[in-house]
Amino acid sequence: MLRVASWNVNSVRSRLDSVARWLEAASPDILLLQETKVEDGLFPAGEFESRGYRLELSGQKALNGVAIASRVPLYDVRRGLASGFLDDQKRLISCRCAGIRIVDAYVPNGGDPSLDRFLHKLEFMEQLLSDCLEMARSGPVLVCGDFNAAPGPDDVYDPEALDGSIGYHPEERRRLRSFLDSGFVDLLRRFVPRGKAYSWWDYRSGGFRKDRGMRLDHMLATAGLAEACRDFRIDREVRGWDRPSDHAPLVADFDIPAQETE
DNA sequence: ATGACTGACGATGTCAGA
Repeated sequence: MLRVASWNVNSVRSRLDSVARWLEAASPDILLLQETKVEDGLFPAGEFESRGYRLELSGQKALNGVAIASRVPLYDVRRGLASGFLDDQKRLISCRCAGIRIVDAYVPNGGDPSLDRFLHKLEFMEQLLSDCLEMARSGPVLVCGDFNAAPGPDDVYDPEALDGSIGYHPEERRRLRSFLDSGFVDLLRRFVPRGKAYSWWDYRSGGFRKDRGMRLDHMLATAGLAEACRDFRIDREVRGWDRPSDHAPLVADFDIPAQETE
């Protein structure tokens, strides 16, 4: 069994107690982090290494930053998009593990859909898909992370009111759907085909208390790998802990050996 | 409601997040 988790922690240093507590409770083999907000030299590595996790980092000061913590061997770590697009923003890291290519992505928020930043978001999503399809030519791929986009009406608290706003704009939904049209399976919807499901709740206005959320975080797997997925959950109770991230962790269990045999 | 809350930077405010 291989357990893979993904979590936008909104600053790994600010969230260190929660991350340590959650790691011990959930016990993932691999944890993909987004928005670590710290340069590599200042990453709190000891908290992970003391629990048996090795780290692969791609961080920067104050913004963005992704990391992979793993207690199983990783191979062939890559950083950034193949084209180098937005390379000054640390948003993408991937590795091979247990015979799978695992991708950890932090898609740009994009700001208001009227801004240039929004076009960069769409471009990032397109290039992410094309890189993932290239990876899928040589084996199973699991794309995880904060896509900053909700795919459908069951993935936001008020689809009519939010339509066209950041995270639920038709152009974002179209690019998210292109992953599914290309053969990637949305693991949450494999287990829960219908019904409201969220992974993010706004800090403001009691978003979590009122359960006004959006499903912005995803795990997308190539077909054979999705078939091997035995369980998937969004750990939403973590959003109710003290000083939480605004995102909850995702956890997927795969019926494949954690050690690569080749 | 161009609102709210949180974090980083590095300063007593501004930017970004989504």
